[in-house]
Amino acid sequence: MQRVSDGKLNQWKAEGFNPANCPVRQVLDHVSAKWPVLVLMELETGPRRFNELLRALPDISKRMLTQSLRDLERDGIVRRKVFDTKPPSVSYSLTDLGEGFLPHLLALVDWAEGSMQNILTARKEFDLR
Amino acid sequence: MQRVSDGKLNQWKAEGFNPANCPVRQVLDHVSAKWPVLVLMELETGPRRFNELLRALPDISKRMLTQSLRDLERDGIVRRKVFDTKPPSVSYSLTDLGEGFLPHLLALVDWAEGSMQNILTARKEFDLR
DNA sequence: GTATACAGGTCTCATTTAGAGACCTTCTTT
DNA sequence: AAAGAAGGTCTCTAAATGAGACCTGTATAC
Repeated sequence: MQRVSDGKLNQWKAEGFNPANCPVRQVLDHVSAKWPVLVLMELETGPRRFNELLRALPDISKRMLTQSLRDLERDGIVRRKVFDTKPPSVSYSLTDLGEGFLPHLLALVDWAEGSMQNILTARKEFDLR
Repeated sequence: MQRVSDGKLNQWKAEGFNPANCPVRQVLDHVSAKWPVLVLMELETGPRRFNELLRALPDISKRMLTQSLRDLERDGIVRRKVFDTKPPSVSYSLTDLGEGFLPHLLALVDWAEGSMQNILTARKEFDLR
């Protein structure tokens, strides 16, 4: 039996879990950081080439795009496919795992969008104190 | 009328939106970064004092805890309450806004937990290539 | 009374990470 | 022959993070 109101963190701890090297944290870091979020949202509607992503995300650098894509690829969330056109072109798309994740991400984004007014109000109050 | 399969990012762009200074992004940065996630998970089960949080999150520094709490407070997600005991003690808890957010966060964490096996497998494959 | 402890921070400095942008390679078009 | 495109990598600088010393005010211990 398990108490229901313990909170996830406490459950983990009860199982001898150490937040310091938590694998879930690593995944969330990859998936919820600034750039990966935007990359995933762009891939929502279908495969994209490297330079398409660059153009779609105007303020990302090649370096960070490469790194975000590599992390997502390594975690099995994004698939990288090379076509030997000349010059070779590369296509990135969501895997099944990635497709399964997207709804959660979009739910978060929707929440943020819907709460924006409250948040902006809260910030104003906080700042003039 | 709005096409449904456009993707959120494209919808935003159609509305003249510029990802560069997107307010949603800022909120997500505060809410989904490494430490804030853990702070929020700890607050899931009720108010906590500053030093309680420090002890609960063994590898966080005071500096980062303070900063995470300030950001969350400023965004109206966490409430800070000072009691004038001596020495004064400070209690942090979720606001209604924060309570509304938590389910989404936990959904993400559950997904990560449930997908961990797939992810670890994907990583292994990636690494030996 | 002096010394030590605790609450909740801030400040400084060393280390990591991110960002800007030059450069690379292979083929194609002009 | 020169320039351009694709998909990156490399270098250098700037910003964020982490470790930990220090601060302020009361309380308790010696």
